[in-house]
Amino acid sequence: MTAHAHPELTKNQSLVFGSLSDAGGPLTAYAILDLLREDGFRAPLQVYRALDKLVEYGMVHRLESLNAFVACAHTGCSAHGAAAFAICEQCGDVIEFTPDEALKGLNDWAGAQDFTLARMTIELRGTCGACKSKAV
Amino acid sequence: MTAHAHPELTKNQSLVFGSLSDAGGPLTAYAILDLLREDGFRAPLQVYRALDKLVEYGMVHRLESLNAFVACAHTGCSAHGAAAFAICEQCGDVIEFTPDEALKGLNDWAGAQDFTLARMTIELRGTCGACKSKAV
DNA sequence: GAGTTTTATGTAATAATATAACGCGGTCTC
DNA sequence: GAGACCGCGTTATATTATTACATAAAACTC
Ligand SMILES: [Zn+2]
Ligand SMILES: [Zn+2]
Ligand SMILES: [Zn+2]
Ligand SMILES: [Zn+2]
Repeated sequence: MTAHAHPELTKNQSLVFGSLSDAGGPLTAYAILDLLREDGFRAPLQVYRALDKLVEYGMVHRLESLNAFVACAHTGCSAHGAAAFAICEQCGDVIEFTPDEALKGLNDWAGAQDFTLARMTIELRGTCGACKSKAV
Repeated sequence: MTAHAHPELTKNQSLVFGSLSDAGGPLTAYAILDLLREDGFRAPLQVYRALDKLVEYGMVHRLESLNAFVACAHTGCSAHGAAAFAICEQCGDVIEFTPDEALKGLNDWAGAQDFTLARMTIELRGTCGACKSKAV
């Protein structure tokens, strides 16, 4: 049993998670809504409610700097305490990683300040290696 | 001359920066607009355009997880390469700091991945020491 | 200094993102 | 079966941000 164990997904949660997994990258809530209209979705709230739960379960991450959501890159999910994301501004690719050294530094700072951490957002913006290669 | 030298502020930029400085904490663009209506502001774009410049000059930071803006805590500004923010979810206070160890870790990761960094977002959410003391 | 480009501005309209409020139906407990 | 809880559907609304177009001020060129 892990820290992020979660119950079976409901129908809507499965559909939303499926959209994100299939996309293989970030989607906005409204993009998900459009993808799921043929499955009966009609209103943003159906997407947001499912996303809330999926984020709670650790299966989906919210990218604050994009106002978008992405399926967790770790197969079983719940494998990591906190995740960081590198977002390529050329191709839109998102790489999820666990920045151990950074997390240690930030946790140390919080401890020294008597700041109790609930969650962290770490997002890098720039250009990925593949896009730099392609550039003339 | 620093990396973030900037020209004299225009009237609108000064008003927006003044609002943020006086507030001593984060404000949304629309909150700034309401504060500046008596100074003649009528439309969101007047705020957003000023904020764009102030962020470019390094005098204001955008808090992605709040969709809000805050005046840089460093008197002269431009003193830091990248900033991190600890946001207390109880009192709303924001503490800006420079997480050297975390920055080193993230820069190292980017170097190893051949990812060219343009900017970073580091935001901690939780409860500050003062609020924990107050709690019964 | 006239002509040109750049930058800042004003205003209206709209787009994109997110939540509030209400009611309904299922499931679980007692 | 009453009560609590959860997920769901729907409508309406709130919040955040940008597009489009016109005007004005400043900076730069010759
Ligand atoms: Zn993850
Ligand atoms: Zn790329
Ligand atoms: Zn700063
Ligand atoms: Zn606090």
